[in-house]
Amino acid sequence: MTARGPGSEPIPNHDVLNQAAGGRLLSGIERIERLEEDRLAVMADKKEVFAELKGEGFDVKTIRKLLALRKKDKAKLQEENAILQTYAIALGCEDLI
Amino acid sequence: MTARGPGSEPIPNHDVLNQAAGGRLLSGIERIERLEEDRLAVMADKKEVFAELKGEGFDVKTIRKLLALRKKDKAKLQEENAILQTYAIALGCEDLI
Amino acid sequence: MTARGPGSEPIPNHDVLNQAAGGRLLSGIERIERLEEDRLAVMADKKEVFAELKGEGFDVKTIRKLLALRKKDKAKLQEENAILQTYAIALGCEDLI
Amino acid sequence: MTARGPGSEPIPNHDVLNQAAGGRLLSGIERIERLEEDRLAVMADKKEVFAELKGEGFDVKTIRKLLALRKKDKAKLQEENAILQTYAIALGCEDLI
DNA sequence: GCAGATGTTTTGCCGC
DNA sequence: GCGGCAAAACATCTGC
Repeated sequence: MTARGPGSEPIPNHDVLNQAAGGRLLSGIERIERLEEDRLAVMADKKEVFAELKGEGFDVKTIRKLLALRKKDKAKLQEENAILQTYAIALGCEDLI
Repeated sequence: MTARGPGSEPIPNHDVLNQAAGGRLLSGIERIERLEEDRLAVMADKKEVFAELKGEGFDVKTIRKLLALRKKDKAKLQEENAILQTYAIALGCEDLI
Repeated sequence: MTARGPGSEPIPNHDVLNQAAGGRLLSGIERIERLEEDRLAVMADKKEVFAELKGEGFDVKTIRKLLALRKKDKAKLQEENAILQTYAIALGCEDLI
Repeated sequence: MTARGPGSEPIPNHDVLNQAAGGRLLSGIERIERLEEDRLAVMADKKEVFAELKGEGFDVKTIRKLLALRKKDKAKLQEENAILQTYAIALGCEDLI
């Protein structure tokens, strides 16, 4: 396909991208890659904090559990515990909870 | 492969494997691959049981929790809960547990 | 817990499980636990094969790489066959495969 | 910190956390939670860019493939550079890089 | 609305 | 014992 000229559709088709669309795509991809870098940096920071805490003698696995608990909505938490207890009772192992 | 002749070491070296060693290696690899197939089959069975239970209205996530509880040594379980409670109290969110 | 009487829902609810549901749950959980034992047994066998090979002087890490390669090749073949089948179905000659 | 008396360990134990340790734990957890918020914000931004591109007619799945390819290429380049650096250090001319 | 796919997080394992 | 690595669980998203 060659130049699309005026009046051609602005929507990218499946054959080839006009120059504007190509530039737009590249721009988007690069933005996403920058954001991905940011995300990795934040994750590295998190990891560092975990490593510090571990170095001070804290148990990382337990900290993860606490974070999950704090994140979760309290109502949902209660609901989940209720189901767990129901099942445990039905199995006769409610002493595990 | 240059013939190694009598007196050559029976232990595989890093250059080339004699025919016997090569056959032995292939045999071991194929045995492992068969065992891996078995493992996948068992996992498929497990998945099916989970799917059945889900289809009958049970909550799969809760069932997984129960399985973990039943598997874990009771002493270890208590230890973990103790640590979790210790941390939660230190954070002032012991109501989450 | 006994029967819940006529009109009670057959679907497990969040309060309490009737006897049938409890038994069903227990049965499912025990089936899963048996399958898990099978899986562990298979993994133990695999481990044993690895140990044997290691004892014969092979490098386990390299063997793992080989296994990964063979698996990837097989996956690629299967994918190609899947594509072939897709085309065959699209052409209405899937009986040729 | 409430004094625990002479001989008490400075390392957090499993019974109770002293005030300093508790504060340290809380501080760490809150830092992690802030970082997690950052991470979610970045992911929301990424999602928005994807949504924009999709709104302009691009195929998101294809874009993801492109991103994966570019990432792989970059990883390969980095690996090559790492090898180069290894050799350079081995040759004692790492200052040339 | 959910089955299926993908990606992320967590867990368990192996070698050091 | 721990740090990296593979497997599994989990959450998320998409297409039917």
